[in-house]
Amino acid sequence: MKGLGELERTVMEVLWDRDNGATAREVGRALADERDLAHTTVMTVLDRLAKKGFLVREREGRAWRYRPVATKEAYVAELMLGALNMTGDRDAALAYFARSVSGDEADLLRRVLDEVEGT
Amino acid sequence: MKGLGELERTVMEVLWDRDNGATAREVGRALADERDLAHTTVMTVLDRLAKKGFLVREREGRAWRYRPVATKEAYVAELMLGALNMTGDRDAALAYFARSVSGDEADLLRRVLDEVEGT
DNA sequence: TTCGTAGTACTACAAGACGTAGTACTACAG
DNA sequence: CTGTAGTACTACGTCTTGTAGTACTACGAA
Repeated sequence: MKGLGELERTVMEVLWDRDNGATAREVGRALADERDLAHTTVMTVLDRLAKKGFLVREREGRAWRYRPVATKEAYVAELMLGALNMTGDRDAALAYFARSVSGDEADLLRRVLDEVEGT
Repeated sequence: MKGLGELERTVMEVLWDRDNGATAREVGRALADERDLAHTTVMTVLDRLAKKGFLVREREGRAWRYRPVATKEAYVAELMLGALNMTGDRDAALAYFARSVSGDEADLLRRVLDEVEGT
């Protein structure tokens, strides 16, 4: 999918950090330390994120509660797959990537790959 | 790094497909079939790409010859790593990613990872 | 020497994405 | 009735990207 802007990502982080999504107000509160945003700004971002399909919202009293459609991991993985799809030669890129990760991460990859071997 | 635009990527593809880079004219020729671009448009894109660090250029007569700084695989891999860096929990994302690739690609990954095991 | 041609540098502009926010209106609690 | 919280809608500036024009230079051919 598409990459998000700075603020958009920041907002997504807040949502990903919670189990039950959040309302605009809650997101605003959560960001109050780092950024001084107007309430409407938060709402706008939330709204755009929902329109882009990253969030779903459901009524909660008069307010909307937004929650991520996908987990952060899924999102990141999808970005990675997107990059991979950009090339004609997925294998070459994948091989290059595999050689680029740290040793620990290579270990992790091996473990996970072994885990799903039979799938 | 940063993601490229549609045309920018198209131009990069042309460059990546050649061993010796290309001049603006050559890129224009190569794209003539698919796109009808003014020569200056090609030049502008090439220039921007160079300023962004994706290309280096060297004189060739009065013209410039542009060539990619990195291979396509390296670029794609870097995009993937960029996505990965975006998250606090690289491992989780990586694991998710590993589970997302096709079986064949998982095989490829295992092979490559084994290859570099002792590194 | 003077053109035509290829090439350059510089400038420009429109569209879309994002960050940012104001305004006007509604619903509910005292 | 009047805060207060919340919504929908609109707006604007900036940056990026696609696209290209203009003006100027260098060089080969007539």
